[in-house]
Amino acid sequence: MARLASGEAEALLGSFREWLRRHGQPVTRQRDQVAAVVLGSTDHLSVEQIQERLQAQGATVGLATVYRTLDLLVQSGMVRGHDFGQRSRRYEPMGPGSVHEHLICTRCGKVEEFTHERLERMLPIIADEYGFQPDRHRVEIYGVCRECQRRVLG
Amino acid sequence: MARLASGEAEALLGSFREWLRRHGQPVTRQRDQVAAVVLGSTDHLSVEQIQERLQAQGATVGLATVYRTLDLLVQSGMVRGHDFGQRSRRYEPMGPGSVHEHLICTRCGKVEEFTHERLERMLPIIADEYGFQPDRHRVEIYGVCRECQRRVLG
DNA sequence: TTCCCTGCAAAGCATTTGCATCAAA
DNA sequence: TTTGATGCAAATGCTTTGCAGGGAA
Repeated sequence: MARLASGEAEALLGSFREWLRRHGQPVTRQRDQVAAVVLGSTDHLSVEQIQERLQAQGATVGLATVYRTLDLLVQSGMVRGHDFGQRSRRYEPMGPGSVHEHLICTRCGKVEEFTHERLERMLPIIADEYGFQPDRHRVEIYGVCRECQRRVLG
Repeated sequence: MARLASGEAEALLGSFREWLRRHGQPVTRQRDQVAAVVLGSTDHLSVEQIQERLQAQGATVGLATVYRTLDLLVQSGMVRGHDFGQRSRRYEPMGPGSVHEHLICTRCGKVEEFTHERLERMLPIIADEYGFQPDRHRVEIYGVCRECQRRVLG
């Protein structure tokens, strides 16, 4: 249950509130609570996990509202959604400069992050070569994590 | 509705039959028909499209069997499944040496392929650096394709 | 009052599963 | 003949939607 430096999470939450106002959207208690959970975590949360964390802190937010708020967070560019081939979608905060990609263990489902500057530079260039105006990308490497490799050998 | 060189599609179909036999799986009419459609296309087909093409050629295959056969095709390594964030999963044949990645247009949904040797070399190396035993990967660039860029300007 | 966000329940949809039947080996 | 693949329909599970109720301006 990793967390961002609390200052950073606060800043992201502030940006989301600002984004809502700029788009004529009310800042409600529920939106604030959902955003706080997602923006304050460094995990890749499922909607189920988000609900659990909300309940754990005594917040009551309907499932539909969680989905609707996640849409807003994704639209605002502050949250990224992923489909790692598991049952449900995962969400993670995308603070400024938090560009990264993922390593997914096909044994235990663990998701690890990595950054690679050269890779990030290459992809937009490749898109250009094909006349594509790149917006975002996704790099996922599937395999067996260190721990699961040991488990098999052991 | 692009197609592989017919000889290549035939060869892939033959390999699938062989794979089935080697795994003690019967080669049925339905499996053959589904495999022929998927292995004979260069598009990224949805299950719906696969059904349509089967019907167009007078083949009757139940929906459940299409899904079950796709599982086998994926297990055999001859077909790759994708989730491009559209309603349903897409499937494409993976003949030997057909390593490639995807450019997805967020306006019109078009999926284009690209290959990049250096990129393919990099990813397993990155995985190694993190102790991951890489198996496969997925690189997707989302953006606006050439045609949709024109459409907006026009 | 007016607007529209929220929450509940119902609906949607792609995918999976149970089971009787039928075809492959 | 035996086995298990197939097809239909029902079930599943995540996500979305309809709509009445409620809070804010």
